[in-house]
Amino acid sequence: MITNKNCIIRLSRYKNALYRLRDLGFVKVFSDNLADAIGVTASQVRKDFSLFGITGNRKGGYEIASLLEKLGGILGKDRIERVIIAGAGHLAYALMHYRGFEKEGIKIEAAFDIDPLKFAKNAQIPVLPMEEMKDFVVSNNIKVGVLAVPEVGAQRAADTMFAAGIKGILNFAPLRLKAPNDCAINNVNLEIELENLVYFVNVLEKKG
Amino acid sequence: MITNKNCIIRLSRYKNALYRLRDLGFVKVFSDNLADAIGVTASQVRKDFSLFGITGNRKGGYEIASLLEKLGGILGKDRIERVIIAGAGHLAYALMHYRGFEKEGIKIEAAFDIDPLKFAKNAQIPVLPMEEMKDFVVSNNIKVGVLAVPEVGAQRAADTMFAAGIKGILNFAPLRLKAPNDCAINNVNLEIELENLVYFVNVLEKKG
DNA sequence: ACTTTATTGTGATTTAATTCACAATAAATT
DNA sequence: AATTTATTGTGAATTAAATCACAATAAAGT
Repeated sequence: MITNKNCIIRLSRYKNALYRLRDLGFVKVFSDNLADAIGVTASQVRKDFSLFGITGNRKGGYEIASLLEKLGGILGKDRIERVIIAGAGHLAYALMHYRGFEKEGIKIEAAFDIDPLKFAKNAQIPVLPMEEMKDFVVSNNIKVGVLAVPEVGAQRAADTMFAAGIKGILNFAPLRLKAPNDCAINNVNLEIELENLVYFVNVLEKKG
Repeated sequence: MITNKNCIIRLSRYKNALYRLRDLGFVKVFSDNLADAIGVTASQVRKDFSLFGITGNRKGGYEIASLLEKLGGILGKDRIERVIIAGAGHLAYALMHYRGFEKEGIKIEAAFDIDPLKFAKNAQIPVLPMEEMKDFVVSNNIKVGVLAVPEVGAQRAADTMFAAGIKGILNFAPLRLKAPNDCAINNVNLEIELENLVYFVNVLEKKG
């Protein structure tokens, strides 16, 4: 079982690039096309595929349709992925309205909050009380959630999610969540991303 | 000049942890406290510091105040970092209202859009026409921007930003931007983050 | 049928990142 | 003042990731 995060991210990128190529009418692709598309070397592409037992045709490259199928299978995205959001603030709202998820087979099923003013049981994506999360998650068999609450309530909301049966959290709160070790956490920390950018902008400035 | 992205990200995390410790009243810290706080090894912490010439006191650990100063200097965040946003949709709105930036010394100065319905020249954070970006960026000497427009307009908006003098972009659009090579791009791709999470949730499920 | 050409697949090699291990040493203790 | 103890700082060793290099080979051309 390969658990190199960068490698898995590359698989996602290959998949995205392949969708584009397919939509342009392409049927086959070579390792160096894919490499150019996502900005790596051709041998990196082949090595990644090799690691997961994906093979193409010598001289003939890879068939896009079959590659997409294999990548979907590996990434566990061969069906629609249903997710919930903890928190119904501005970020949650932005995510609920983000059009990019649909075409990736990601569906946000509901958001949960503690503030009764936010509740909207009959909205297209309902906003429900936190206490209803467990029932919802269990009956809809949901495994993945987004944590989009302010820092102060974040660990508590995460614990609610774990108790409900969520096994993976995409965490936007700027702290390190404590999690059971059968659960996965991916952090998106915007402050750190911006700070990182500032560093590299300064580095480039000094260089040039 | 160290350009290992993970290492720089760790420096930011150390800094965050140090703020917390300081706010709790701590004055000194040992490498293994920091290591625990951000989830790495103590020698990783010391090695990272050593790489940047940060030294502590043998037997005495590191003084938090001085560490914070040094980290701020390295990360180029010794002053307030002013940024703009391209796009004034839901995500931009969420970012403009995000309280976490202020305490990190990040200030969003303005957003820019092509849709006149979005304009709000006198709002606390003004929303201005794209054409005014260059003037604004030049006269405010801004170097960093967030790209929060839909995929179709993303490269165009990025080009506008580069033309205005922006040198670093935090990109939320799910594509690989073409950029001048004196400019830095950090990508935040939510689809990929979620897909990645799905993979690791599946891995953990098979393991357990 | 034979030759050339283009591309894969992967073992070997290189490079980069992390961890180990311990000398150096400053503070605390006796 | 000598001894013990705790911690840093870093070179050496290890591990992990990326790249190289080329044999294998399928298709195309002659």
